[in-house]
Amino acid sequence: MEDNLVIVESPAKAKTIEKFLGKEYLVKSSFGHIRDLSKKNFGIDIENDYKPNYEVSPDKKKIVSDLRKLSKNVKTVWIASDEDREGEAIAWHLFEELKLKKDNTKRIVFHEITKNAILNSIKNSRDIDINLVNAQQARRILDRLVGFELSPILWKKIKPSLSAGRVQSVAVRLLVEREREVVAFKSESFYKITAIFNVSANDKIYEFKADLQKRFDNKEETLKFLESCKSATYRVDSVIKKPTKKSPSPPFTTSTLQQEASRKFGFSVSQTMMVAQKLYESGKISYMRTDSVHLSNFALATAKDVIISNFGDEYSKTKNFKTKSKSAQEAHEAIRPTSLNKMIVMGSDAEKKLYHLIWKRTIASQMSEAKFEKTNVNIDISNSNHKFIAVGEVLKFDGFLKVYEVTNENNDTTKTLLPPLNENDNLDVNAINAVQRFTYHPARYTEATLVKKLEELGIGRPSTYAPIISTIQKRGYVLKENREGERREFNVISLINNNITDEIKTEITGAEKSKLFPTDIGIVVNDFLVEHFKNVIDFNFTATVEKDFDEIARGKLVWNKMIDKFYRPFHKKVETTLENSGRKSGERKLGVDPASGKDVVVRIGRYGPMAQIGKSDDEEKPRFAKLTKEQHLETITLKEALYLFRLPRTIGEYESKEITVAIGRFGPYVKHDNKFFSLKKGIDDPYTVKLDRAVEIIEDKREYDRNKTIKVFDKDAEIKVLNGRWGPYISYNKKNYKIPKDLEPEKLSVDECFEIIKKVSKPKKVKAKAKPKTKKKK
DNA sequence: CAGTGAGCGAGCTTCCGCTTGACTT
Repeated sequence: MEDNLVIVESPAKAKTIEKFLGKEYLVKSSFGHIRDLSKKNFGIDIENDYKPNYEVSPDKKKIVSDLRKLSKNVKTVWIASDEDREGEAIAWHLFEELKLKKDNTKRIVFHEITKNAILNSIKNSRDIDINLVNAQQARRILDRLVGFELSPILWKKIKPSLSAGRVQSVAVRLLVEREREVVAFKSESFYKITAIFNVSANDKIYEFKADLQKRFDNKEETLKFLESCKSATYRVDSVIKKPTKKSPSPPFTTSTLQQEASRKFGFSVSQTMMVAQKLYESGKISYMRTDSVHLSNFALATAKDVIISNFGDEYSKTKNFKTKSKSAQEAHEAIRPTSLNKMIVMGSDAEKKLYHLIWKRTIASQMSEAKFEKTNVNIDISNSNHKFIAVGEVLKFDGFLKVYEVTNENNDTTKTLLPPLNENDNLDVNAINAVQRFTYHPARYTEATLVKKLEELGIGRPSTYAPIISTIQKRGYVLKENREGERREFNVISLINNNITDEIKTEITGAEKSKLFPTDIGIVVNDFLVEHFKNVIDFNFTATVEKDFDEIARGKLVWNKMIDKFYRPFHKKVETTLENSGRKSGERKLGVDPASGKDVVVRIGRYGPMAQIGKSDDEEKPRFAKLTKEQHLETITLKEALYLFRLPRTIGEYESKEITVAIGRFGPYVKHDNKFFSLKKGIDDPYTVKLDRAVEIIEDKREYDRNKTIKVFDKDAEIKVLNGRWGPYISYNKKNYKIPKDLEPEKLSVDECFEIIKKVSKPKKVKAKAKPKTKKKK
C-alpha cells in the first residue's frame, strides 16, 4: 500500500511522474475538470448571490469514485494540477468532490516535468488558493450567463440551435468584418519599374536589378518616364553597406505551432493538435497546450550540448524567452522534444514532420543570430530626379538559419548578391521594364491566422483554439473554402535597345486556399449581436473582464460582486431585446419578377438562405428557391436570383414517366418514377442537364444497386444481404449487421442470417446496459 | 437521406476550458 496519492490532470503526465517518484507514490490523473455547472436553470442560483450548482460530469463519475476510494487509503493526497486559474479550480473541485481532509491534502505545482522540479514542489507544498479558484468561478459563471442568455435570443429572433458566446461570437465578428473589407476593397493599379543594369569590373560584365523608388499611377506617366530614359545616362551615386542580423524565434507555443504547421505543411489547426497529442502521449514532446515560451534548465543545457557538438561553439547562444502575451498563464514549458538529441522519431509521416519541425524550432531558439551585410545602392538618372535603388544582401554567418528556414512573407524586393559597385561608376542599362501591378485587399483569415489574431486579443486558451474553429463551422457561421482565381489582364511596357514595346499579359488572381468565409447566417447573427450587445461582442471585452479576474485572484475584488455588476445591465438588455426586437432574417428586396410582377426578396429561411417570389399572404403561394453555396444575401443580384427559379424543370420522358430536375436538401437531383437520383458533383449542372444524360444517371444508379445487393429472400423481404463500404453485411429492419469473415455471403440462408443477427446484436446489448446513456439522434 | 418555407405546440438547442477515449453500420 502506497503512502501517497498524487493527482495530476493528464494521464501521460502521470505515467512520467510515477517514474520519478518511486514506489511509495501512486500517481493518478483527473482527466481535466471533473465537474461543471449543471445545465438546469443555468447551474447558477442568480437570486442567491450567483451560487453555482456543480455536477460531476457523466464521463467523470467513475474517475471520481476511483480517486475517492484511493484517497481514503493513503496518508497524504498531493494535488498537482496545473498552476493556473483552471488548474487551481480543478484542485478545489477535487478537494470538495473527493471529500478530502485539510490536514492530509497538499497542493503542489511544477512548471516542468523534471525530477528536480517535482521533488522541489513536494518540499514546497501549500494550500489551495481560494482567490484564484474564485477567479475561475467568476470566469465560468460569466461565460455561462453570456452563452445561455444570448443563444436563446438567437433561437427566437433568427433560427433555432444557434449559439453565441464571449469567444465564438468575437471570432465570427472578426471574419465578418474582414469579409466586408475585402468586398468593399477597390483595387488600384500602378506601374512598378525595374531596370536591369550592366557593370564591368575585373574584366567581367555583371548584370543586376534595381527598382525605381517611384511608382507611377498611370500609363501616361510611365510612358513619359520611359521615353525620357532613352536619352538618359546612369551613375552610381552612393553605396552604403551596413551589417544586419536576424534573431531566431522563441520555441513553439500552441498557437505558433498551429501557424507554422499550417504555413509549412498545410495542416489544419485540429490536425496539428491531433498529431501533437500522439507525440505527447508517446513521450516524444512536452505538453502541447501551452502559452509559455519558457524552457527548463535541463532543456537549455541539452540544447547547448547538441548545438555545440553538431555545429560548433559559435552557433550556441543560450537564452530563455519571456512570454509577451498578457493572457499567458505559464503553467507549462514551451512545446519541445523531450530528448533534444533526437532529431527525428519513428511514427506516421505527419508525426515525423511535426516532430522535426518542433526539434528545429527548439534548437534554433538556442542558436546565435544570423548575420548579413546589407548593401543599398542609389543610382542617379541624368535627366530625372527619380532614383533607382538596388538592394543586396550577403549572408556572413548563418547562425540559427542552419536549422530553421524562415519563410519570407513578402518576397517583393529582390535581395540578392550585388556585383562590386563603386561610387561614380557609370552603368549601362540593359532593359527597363514597367509592370502594371494591383493593390490587394486585406488577406482573408485562415484557421491559423484567426487563432493568431484571437491570441493577440487575449481571447480563448491553448486548449480551446481548435474547438473554437470547429464550433463556428459546425454552427454554420463560417465555411472553410477554396476559391478559384480569375483571369486578369495586365500591362507590361519595356524599354529595350531604345525601343519601347507595349504588351498585355494575363495572370490568375484572387485564388484562395483553405480560407474562412462567413456565411449569411454568420453575418445576420453577427449584425444582430453587434446591434444589441456591442459591449459583449467588443474585441476588448475579454481583456476587460480578465482584469477583473486578476483582481479577484489577488483578493482585491469579490467575485459575485463583479458578476452582479456585469449581469444586471446585461440581463436588462436581454429582456428589452427579447421584447422589442423583431425577427432578423437579413431580408433584402432585389426587385420585381418580370413574369409575375411580384417582388423578389432574399432572406434566411428555416433551411438557410433563400430567394422568394411573392408574399405568403398573396392569393397564389409564393415560390421559393435555395441560394447556392457561392451566393450571398448581401451580394446576389436580381438576375441571379431569377435564374434559380428555372427549377424544377421537366426535361423529358423515360419509360413513359416524366423526368424532372431540381435541387433538394442534398443537392441537385433527377426525379423519375418517384425515385431520386443525385447529379454528379462538379460534372452535371441541373440548369442545363439534358435527357440522355439524366437517363445515364438513372441507369448508373440501377446498376450500382444491382451490385450492392448480394442476395434477397422471398420468405422475408425485410432481410437483405448487401455489399457495403466495409464489406458484405446483412440489413434487417433498417439495422445493419456485419457478416463474420469465415462465412460466404452468397450462400447464406434466411435462417443463417437470423443466426448472425442474434449473435452480433447480443454483445451490443450488454454494452448498452453498461452504458445506459446513449446519444440521442434526431 | 430527398424537395420543405402555413401554423400549432412540445421538447430541444446554447457557453468556455480542462482532459482523453470511443469504435467503426
